[in-house]
Amino acid sequence: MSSLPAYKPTSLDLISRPNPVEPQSIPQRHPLNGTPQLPQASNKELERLLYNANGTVIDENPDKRSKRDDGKSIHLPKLPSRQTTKRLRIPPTLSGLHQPPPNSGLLPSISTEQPEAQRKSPDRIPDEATTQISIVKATLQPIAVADSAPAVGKPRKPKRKKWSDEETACLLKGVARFGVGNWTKISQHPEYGFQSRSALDLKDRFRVCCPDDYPRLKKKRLNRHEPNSTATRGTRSGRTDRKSGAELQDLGINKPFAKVQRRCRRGYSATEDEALLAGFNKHGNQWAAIRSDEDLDFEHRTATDLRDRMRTRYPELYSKAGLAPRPEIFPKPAKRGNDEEPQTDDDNDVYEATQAVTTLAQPPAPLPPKATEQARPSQSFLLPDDDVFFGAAFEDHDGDAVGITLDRGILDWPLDNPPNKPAGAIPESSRTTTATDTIATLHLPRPPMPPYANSGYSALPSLATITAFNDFDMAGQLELPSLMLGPLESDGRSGGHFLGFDELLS
DNA sequence: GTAGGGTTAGGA
DNA sequence: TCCTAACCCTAC
Repeated sequence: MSSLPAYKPTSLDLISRPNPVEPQSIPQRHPLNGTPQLPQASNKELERLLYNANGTVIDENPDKRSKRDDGKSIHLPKLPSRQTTKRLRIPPTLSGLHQPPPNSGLLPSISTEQPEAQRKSPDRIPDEATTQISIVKATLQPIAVADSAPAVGKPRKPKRKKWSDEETACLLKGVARFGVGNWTKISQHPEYGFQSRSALDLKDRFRVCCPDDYPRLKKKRLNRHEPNSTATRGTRSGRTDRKSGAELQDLGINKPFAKVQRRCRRGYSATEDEALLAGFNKHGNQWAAIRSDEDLDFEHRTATDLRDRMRTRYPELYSKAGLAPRPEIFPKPAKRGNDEEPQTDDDNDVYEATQAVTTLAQPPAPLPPKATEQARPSQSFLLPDDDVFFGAAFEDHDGDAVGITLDRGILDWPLDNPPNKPAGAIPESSRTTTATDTIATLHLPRPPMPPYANSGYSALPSLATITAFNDFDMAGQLELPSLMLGPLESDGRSGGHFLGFDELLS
């Protein structure tokens, strides 16, 4: 008998061998982190994972403060809201990485943007067959997906949707019923069916239709120095969507619209700002003390008003006192129309303060005595240890997923950048992977590194880390199908094995 | 009473 | 239609 060299099983063999304990009908677990593999799960099945036995949605973010649940209300799906979405969404960034095209140098960068057709009608759940097809397409044809995707780099703007007469009628009825200013309530009321209109949209539309019922709107001031200013141009071609009294009566609206109880908006004067600064220096974050300080004359403001003003006008001071800035300015949304538009002084204040608190490299400045005792630690300074935040950067201002562009150079990176770090500089746990910074070839924000991992800066993230992210939104993301090497079996399970990063790079 | 963050007003 | 700041609600 010929003596062949003894075959030494590799780690990949161990990963891909049949499990002697669990029958194959049981979904296989991820070899690295135990995440259940659901290659054939349809959207409906994945949806069920998000629901408990009572059919209620499992809270995705249990740590976030939620409104009081009195048990009497029904939780309806939240309607589109421009400013409030905070849910982490992990993009299928690495989909298709295992298939470097032979002519990759000629092809455009790989994009993970979903085809336009798939992104439309988000509320429509495709059937199982469609889902399967989508999964297979996403797995097998990543380049085709990239080709059909819109140009990346520019923020996607939702298309304008003209208000129909029916929508306007529903809006007016809603305002007549709930009052001017109850935009969220109206927009979420099932009777009116505002599927694709936010509360902001409703408000804007009402301002157009019934300007007389929006008395807070000030008359535009004429700018005498600019003859072409909008204030002097008049309305475009006389077009108006203004609703007359007769039209309102036709809708059954016979009385003036009620107003929501809300204080009048009142801007802050320079004097008030000075007093606020003085009060902040004196009392720290004791807003009630600032308000009741007779020298400062803040009788017409509430303590929260003062906190809000300090938070928006002097964010740097606010954060230096150990107080967390508002999260929605992280990162600062790009200016509409021109990302590089010069900023005003006020903008710079906010932006610089934002930069200051997001630099994360410096500890908070010394706090005022009272603030030191009272203030909670700033959330921003906790971010480095919270690597889940990595996901937030994949959302644009609308809370929509933003495509991540993979530079085609990622495929050449290992060749161009041989490992040159001494082995001693690489943590033991990272030596099984090539010590290259492939992630640096992605246009991704780098996830914060824990302080003890400074030498691991060049190490690749583990599969466990990536698939752990995937657990957040299993219904919307694929379970890294591209990291499976080998054909899909008839039942949808992969017959191959998981592709390691070393294989990926080689 | 304060913090966190959602909602709305008003200007652009 | 978008953006920002004032206003507001609610958990702690």
